Amino acid sequence: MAEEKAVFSTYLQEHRLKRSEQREVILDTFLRSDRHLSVDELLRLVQKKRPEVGRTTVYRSLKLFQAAGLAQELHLDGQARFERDYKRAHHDHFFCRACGEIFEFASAEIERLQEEIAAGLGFQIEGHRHLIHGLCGKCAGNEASTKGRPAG
Amino acid sequence: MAEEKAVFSTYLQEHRLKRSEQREVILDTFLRSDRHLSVDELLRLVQKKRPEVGRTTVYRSLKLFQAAGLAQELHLDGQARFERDYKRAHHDHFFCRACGEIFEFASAEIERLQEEIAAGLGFQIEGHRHLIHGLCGKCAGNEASTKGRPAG
DNA sequence: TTACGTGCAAATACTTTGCAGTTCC
DNA sequence: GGAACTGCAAAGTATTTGCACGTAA
Repeated sequence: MAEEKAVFSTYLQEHRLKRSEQREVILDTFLRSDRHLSVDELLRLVQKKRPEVGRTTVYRSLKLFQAAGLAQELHLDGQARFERDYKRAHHDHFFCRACGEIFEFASAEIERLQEEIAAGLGFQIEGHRHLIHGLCGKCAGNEASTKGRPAG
Repeated sequence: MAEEKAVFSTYLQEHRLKRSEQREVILDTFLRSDRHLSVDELLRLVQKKRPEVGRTTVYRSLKLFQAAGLAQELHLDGQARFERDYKRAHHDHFFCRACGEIFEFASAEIERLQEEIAAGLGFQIEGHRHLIHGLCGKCAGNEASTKGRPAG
């Protein structure tokens, strides 16, 4: 976390931008909560410490974090969500429609196949989003038992 | 196309819904244009034939087409886009950021790997969205030549 | 003839922008 | 001191909803 804060600090200096109490609280909150936060969720967490921080500032700060390579945006339920991105290996996401939980997965094989397909078509890949949705283990169990098929 | 119209007709009857001139024009336009249309694009095409059709009706009709299994929604550039879905094999999309063109691809291998990963985690897959973005062959060539490397 | 369909306008949800006042360098 | 930052409110975009009128069955 200290490293990420240093990266942000450097980013600000290099772009002649200024530090501010708000940016520090927002970054700290973002880094502490190791989750896939929506803007609203982040705002609420931030406001526990500094109720006067506005939603606008959270939006603007998240843009900066992305530009600095600290955050990455996901589009899940029509809403933007943000996750830490500094020195993190690429991964994709699994979204449980029942509990809303987001899980991460990675597959070198899938990445390789993608590259292969793209190459075959002459495409130049810049990135991708691979979202699987369905039920996580826990919720799949719950649904099954709800439907009269008791687990076990 | 006739088959899809029949499917829609049946869908309406089964749900005690009514046919209408608008629905017919919208469906016809949607089916004719074999592309990944945004609501606006579809609206514009429809209005060439029937200028009085409203955007709301297009939204509502697209919902129906989806429910009837005729259309599928994609989320690309923050906007919804719709493609034909009747008796079409599953596929994913490649989006060229330069020309905006959307290409389709499919890989049984990738699908299989997904299933494997999900099974390993106890997930139950209901669907997925796999979007690759970058430059298509044509645009990759153009960018290269723009950067002082004349296409040979 | 009645429940469904339509189009407008208003509402909603998420995000960005204009602006007047405040803070950092 | 001046450019950058902040938060509010207003505007912007994509989509949905309320409602009075129109229409298919």
